[in-house]
Formats: sequence, C-alpha cells, structure tokens
Amino acid sequence: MKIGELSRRTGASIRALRYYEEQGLLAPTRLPSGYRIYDERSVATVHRIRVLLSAGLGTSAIAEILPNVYDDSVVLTGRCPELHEGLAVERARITKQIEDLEAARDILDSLIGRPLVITGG
Amino acid sequence: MKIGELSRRTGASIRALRYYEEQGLLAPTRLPSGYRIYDERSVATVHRIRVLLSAGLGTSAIAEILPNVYDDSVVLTGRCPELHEGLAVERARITKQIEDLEAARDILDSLIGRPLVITGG
DNA sequence: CTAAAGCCTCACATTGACGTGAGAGTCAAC
DNA sequence: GTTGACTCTCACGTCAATGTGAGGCTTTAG
Repeated sequence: MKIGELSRRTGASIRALRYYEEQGLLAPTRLPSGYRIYDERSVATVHRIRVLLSAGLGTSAIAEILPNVYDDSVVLTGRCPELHEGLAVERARITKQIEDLEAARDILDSLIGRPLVITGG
Repeated sequence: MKIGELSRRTGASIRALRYYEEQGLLAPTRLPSGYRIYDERSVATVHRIRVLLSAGLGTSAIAEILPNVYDDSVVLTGRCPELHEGLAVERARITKQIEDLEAARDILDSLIGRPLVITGG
C-alpha cells in the first residue's frame, strides 16, 4: 500500500510516517517513481511505534527495539545483554512514570471527588 | 527563603522556578533588591507542580488547578463547573496515558521476560 | 489526453519546559 | 571594603515529533 492508505489505517499522519522512516523505524520499498510501498506488517509496526512513543520512548530507543519484535514475537534480546539492560532501564522509567501519573491523578481526584466548597457550602 | 534554597529543597532548577513564576504558578515576594523570597508552602507547591508536569499537564492547566490546592486541601472546585469538567478531561487523559504505558511495558516485557533466542538458543 | 488526487523532496516553523551564557547588581564573610 | 557566592533580567538555544507550505513529478479516473 502507499503512504496515504497506511496513514488512514494507522492514524499516523503522512508526515509522521516519513519521519519514522527517516529515523529508521520503517523501511518501505520504493516504486521507480519514488513512491513508498508498505507491506501489511507495517500497520502493526506503526501501531507499536505509536504505543512506544506515547510511552515516552525516543525514536532511537524504538529503533533498537523494533527489529526484535519484527516477526511479531521473535526475540533476540538474549543475544545482547546491553540491549537487555537498556530495556530494563526503560521499563523502570515507565513504571515510575505510571506511579507519577497515579500521584497526579490523586491530586486531581482530590479536586474532583471531594468538592468541599468552603465559601458557604 | 531565596531561590537557591528552594531549588535545593525541591530539585527544581533555578531556571525552572523562575519559569514557574512566569507562568503564574508561583508568586514569591521580592526584596527591595529584586531577590525572590519564597515561603515554606512553596516547597509543597513546587512538588505538586512537578508531579502534575510529569503527568503531562501543561503549565496553564496547572495554573488553574493550583489555586484550588493552595491551602493544601481547600477545594473550591464545586463553585466552578467548567474547571470541574476540565479536570475530568485531564483525569481521563491521565488514565489513558497509564493504559498506554502499561501496553508499552508489556511490549518491553515480551522482550525482557521472554528472551527466546532463535539463532541457535 | 487531461484534470484531480496523491506523492515526492526540501526546509523552515512550532510547541513546551527548560538550558545557557551575558552583563550587572547584591549579599555574607572576613 | 573587597572578594566570592548568589541573584537579577534579557534573550537566544535546545530537543523531539511533528505541522506546513513551496515547487514539482506521478498515478488514476473518465
């Protein structure tokens, strides 16, 4: 499929898809005209990219991870302890981020759930 | 206390503290010299700011929330339904963000926890 | 064959929360 | 009263993931 369809099917903008390629996250083939051609797996790949991006991973970190998820569950991590460590670091970061978010949510809850009006209840 | 001490006690950089003031999140008094003077509550305020920032809230959203937390639990939200709605929106955003993070963490776990080496494991 | 879509490559603009000097005044200690 | 640490106000720089044209091919529908 061409970039427009992939964009529609993933929700990612065309600009974003080109950016992902530039960052080494996608490697579409090309028509003689230069048009990008994506295969079906690209749809899942883009979804994963977006999940990881929204989790705060940078494109470079994702670039290291993606090849390992490439075949949807083929994992090579065991062969690369450095990568394994890097992933653990990211995992810890995410866990802490979740805790921070829960703390922030608690603050909001203290405003939403307990509307204790004091200026004359 | 002056800005340096507040910085030390909160972990926020001096630049960040000035920025928070610029965004209306802090309102220190001033010495005739222009030096900023913060009270004790500022420490807690800055901590809350950082929690909410790390949760993805913008300074403008925080500016709307902070006055309501001002006295550490005095809530005025009941008087302002618009603010209440805004908070609910933020809360939903945070909850979704948490879910996204958990999804991302699952992806990482599939790499960390199941190091299925295929190249001759 | 032609017009409307769609796609291409630059390349500068944007947003948010700061970083990083520059140049200058101020406070604490000796 | 002078050094040295601290603080002040600009104001431009940064980083990451896009947005946004500009100018120009290509493909598709009729």
